[in-house]
Amino acid sequence: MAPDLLSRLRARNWRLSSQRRVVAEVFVGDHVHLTAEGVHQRARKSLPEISRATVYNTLNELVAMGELLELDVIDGPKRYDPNVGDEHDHLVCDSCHAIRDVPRSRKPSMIPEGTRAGYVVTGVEITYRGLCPECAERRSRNR
Amino acid sequence: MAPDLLSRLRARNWRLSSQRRVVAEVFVGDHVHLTAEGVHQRARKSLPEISRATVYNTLNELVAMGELLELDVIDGPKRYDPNVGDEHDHLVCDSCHAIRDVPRSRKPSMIPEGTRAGYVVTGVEITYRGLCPECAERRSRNR
DNA sequence: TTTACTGCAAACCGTTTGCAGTTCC
DNA sequence: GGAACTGCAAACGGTTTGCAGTAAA
Repeated sequence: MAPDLLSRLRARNWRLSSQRRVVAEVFVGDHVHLTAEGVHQRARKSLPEISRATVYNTLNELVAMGELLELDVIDGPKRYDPNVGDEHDHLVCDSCHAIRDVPRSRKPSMIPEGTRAGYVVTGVEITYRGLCPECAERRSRNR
Repeated sequence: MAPDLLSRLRARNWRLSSQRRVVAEVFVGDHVHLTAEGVHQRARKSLPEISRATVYNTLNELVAMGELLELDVIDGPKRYDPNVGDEHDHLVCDSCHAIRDVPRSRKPSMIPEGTRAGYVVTGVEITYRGLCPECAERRSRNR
């Protein structure tokens, strides 16, 4: 198993302030998809004085370092995904906007040569849309 | 071939003001991916007094009617895609942010039953990331 | 004539920034 | 000691909204 976020950051000689540590800790061992605001709230529990600006700065750095993924799969604020280890896709509930990671089962089919328009393709993102069990259930009841 | 946007709107008895017509006309026969601001600029060429608010209102209605697709594949302002007829994916240049539609070659692979977490899956979005020919060329030159 | 759209400006939300002060190494 | 980080508050960009006026049907 890959070392956790904090050890990876230490290994990179990342200047480790209490604020940064607290932000990183929000993500350890957790596969949630928090907004910056959500991260701020959780971070405040351990460090009440941490400012919103610092949370944003830190999140942006972690993204730039490749330690967090920025998700823009639902509108509203961006979400941050700590699951950078294995390639995965996202399953989004159109009703309550819950997001789940789903492992990428097989290689996604490449674009046919002819329609590639000369682009060099380096990655693929796949988002499945639908209804989570709760919302699907609620819908069928209210019909 | 499917009737164009304007005829479809007429067929729906959409109350047709000059502003709305002008916004709709921006999209006819064109497969570009404009921002609201871009739509406003083009609309102004035919109707200089049209306001930003009206452009936003109109775009939102067209999206709600299913006559435009809202794209959030690059950060910054949303893009609007008039190509609602055929299922397609998007090819995005990571450098200049150009977007191209690509026809969906074959059915995307479904999520394996086991990892579906009880979701009812109703759609899939696929975004290919890479470099457009110009940016790829420029990069290899400046190396 | 009535209903619904438009324009303006102000408000809004999420995010970034400038700067003075503080902390880490 | 010095570079790098933090907090504040103000600014930002994109979008929405309330309301008085106007235009489509």
